[in-house]
This record gives sequence, structure tokens and C-alpha cells, in this order.
Amino acid sequence: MRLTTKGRYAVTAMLDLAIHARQGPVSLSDISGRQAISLSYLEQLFAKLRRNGLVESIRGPGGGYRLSRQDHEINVAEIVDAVNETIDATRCNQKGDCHDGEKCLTHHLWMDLSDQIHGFLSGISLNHLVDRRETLEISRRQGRKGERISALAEED
Amino acid sequence: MRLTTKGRYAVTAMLDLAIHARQGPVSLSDISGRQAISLSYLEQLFAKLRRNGLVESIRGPGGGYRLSRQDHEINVAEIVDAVNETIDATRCNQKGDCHDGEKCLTHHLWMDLSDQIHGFLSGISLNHLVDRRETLEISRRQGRKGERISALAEED
DNA sequence: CGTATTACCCAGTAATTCAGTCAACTATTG
DNA sequence: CAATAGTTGACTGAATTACTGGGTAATACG
Ligand code: FES
Ligand code: FES
Repeated sequence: MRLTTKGRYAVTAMLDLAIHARQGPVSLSDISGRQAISLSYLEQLFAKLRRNGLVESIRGPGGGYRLSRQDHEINVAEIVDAVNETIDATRCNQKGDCHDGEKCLTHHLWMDLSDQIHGFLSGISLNHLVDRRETLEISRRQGRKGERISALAEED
Repeated sequence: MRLTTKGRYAVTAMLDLAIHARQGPVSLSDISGRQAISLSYLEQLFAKLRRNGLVESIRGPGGGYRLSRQDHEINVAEIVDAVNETIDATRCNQKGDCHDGEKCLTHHLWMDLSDQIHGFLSGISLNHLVDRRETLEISRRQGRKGERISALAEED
């Protein structure tokens, strides 16, 4: 099963993108600064996100990245899938051949688990995350160091 | 998140143990033969399983391992936990400090995911797995090469 | 008693994967 | 043209995994 820093960073970065969306394209160096993710590493991740049609890029000065769909149309599972091959709990990659060409004793269990995880993550959209109270909290705290985040979180 | 061959092997081996339970203690070399898992590797896994009170051992000729509880009282989450530290989807190990001492933007998401997975796996007992039709199928096929599995799967 | 059988323990290793870096390149804006 | 920002690919150090081997301790059986 693969859920590592790579997938987590990707989701974090996408969420950052979604939060700052209305201020126009967001550059990777902004995200890098706010989320403490290495710029070069972000470049790798966004290359994959772009190939999978989750974001689009605007080059040149003032450029950056933008979600290619609305934030309620992008779910977490897609993001993880995009950077991490696939979030699959089986050993055989769903092929059922990890004993010696045959299904191992526990194949079905891992298939079920994969479904479970995928179902859960695909039920959560970026919009969903943006709206969470805690996300606002954290994002506002991050905003204080450097970025103005304007009228996004003016309550509480 | 850690779910690797180690955890999968552990569950597979425990299931094998549960299936062959009524024939007395099961030796690791039997399991090794049936499930194609290296003997020395199994030893490592069972050391942990034993320390966590999931199995008990009988030494000497005719010895082997035995479940220390009934098969419906052992669930998959316990097994994975026993060999794999913990099955945790967060980066911070539940501590909420992976940004710089503070929660990252997506902390809550990974917490929820961890709960989800843990809930799912702890709802599945060994007994549950033993009773599945597919498990019988596969086990019987494995039985043909070497081991007699007697009247365990005489239907279909 | 002694030998075969099994668990137990520890140290080490090859291969893989992750996380991150670097450097060179291309496209766009102004 | 110069500055900005994305694009690409190769590369590295560190960690982890998966696995091996050698030796020790307990027990049953003859
Ligand atoms: S996990 Fe699919 S065959 Fe073993
Ligand atoms: S995953 Fe817990 S703080 Fe980032």
C-alpha cells in the first residue's frame, strides 16, 4: 500500500491551491513557502498533477497553477492516484497472482480494503476540506507569515 | 502509512494457522511450504505475534504454533499492528506537529482515514476469513500439494 | 541418555523506495 | 531581450523492507 509523504504533500498543495484560488494563479514558490515543501519536489508533483488533468499551468510572470476543475469536482482519491500510481492494498496489483500465479489466501481481503479506502477518499472533495473549520484556522495561521489571505477567514 | 508485505504475510500466516488449527500445533515450516513465505522471515513475524499475545508456541517435535484466542476473537487490525508498529495514515504519528510543530493543513483528513481503515480491519475476524467461500477454494488448492487438509472443504 | 525436531534469537545484507536536489531547457510576459 | 515560471530527467543519501544464516534452547521419543 502506498500512502507516503508524496501523496500527502500533493493533497496539501492542492488544498493550498484551492484556498488561494480566487487570487489568480498560485506559483509553486508561494506554496513551497506556506507549506514548507521543497520547491523542486513540488515541481515533480505538479508535473504529474498536470498530466492527470487536475491542474493547469500559466507560464510567465504572474503565472502559476490553477485548478482545472471546480474544487467540489476534485476529490482526494484522484490526487493521491495522480502522484502515487495507485492506492492499492494488494500485493499483486489487483491481478491475483502473488502466490505462484494464483491468488493468495488473503487477496480478497486486500481488495476489499482497497475499495474501502478508495471509497472514503473519493467521497471527500477539495471543497469539503476548504470548508472545514480547522482548515480555516490553520490556513489563517499560516497566512500570518508573509502572505495576505484577505477576507477568506474572517470569522470565529 | 505502512501496509507492506510484512503485514500481509502476517495475516496470511495467521489465516493458515486458523484453517489448520484443529490438526494440533502448526509448525512454521508447514506454513512456509503452503504459503511460500521464507521460514526465517516467518520466525521474525511470529516472534512479534507471540510477544503481542496472538499466538502461543509449543516446542519440540510435533510442536508449532497455536492461536492463543479463538479465531473469532482475533481481528486483522491486531495482526497488522502486531508486526507493523501501527497502521497510521498521518505523517506526524497522530501528534499533529508535522508542519513546524503545528498541524499541517491535511492533518485531520489523515486522522479520519486512519480511523476508517482501523475500523474496517478490526471488524474482520480470522473466523470471518476462514468462512469465506474463496478462502476455502484457495486453501483446498494449496492442500493438494503436500498437506492433507481432510474434511475441511468438502463441499461446493 | 541422545538425537531429531521445533521454536528462539541475533546479526547482517541485498534490493528497493522515498524524499529531496540539481541542472539544463522551454515558453510567456512585458 | 530580460525576467519569470513552468518542464524535464537524472541523480543521490538515507531509510526501510524482505530475506538469509548461524547458533542456542527446549522438548518428545526411542
Ligand atoms: S494480494 Fe492479490 S494475490 Fe495476493
Ligand atoms: S499529518 Fe499530522 S500534522 Fe501533518
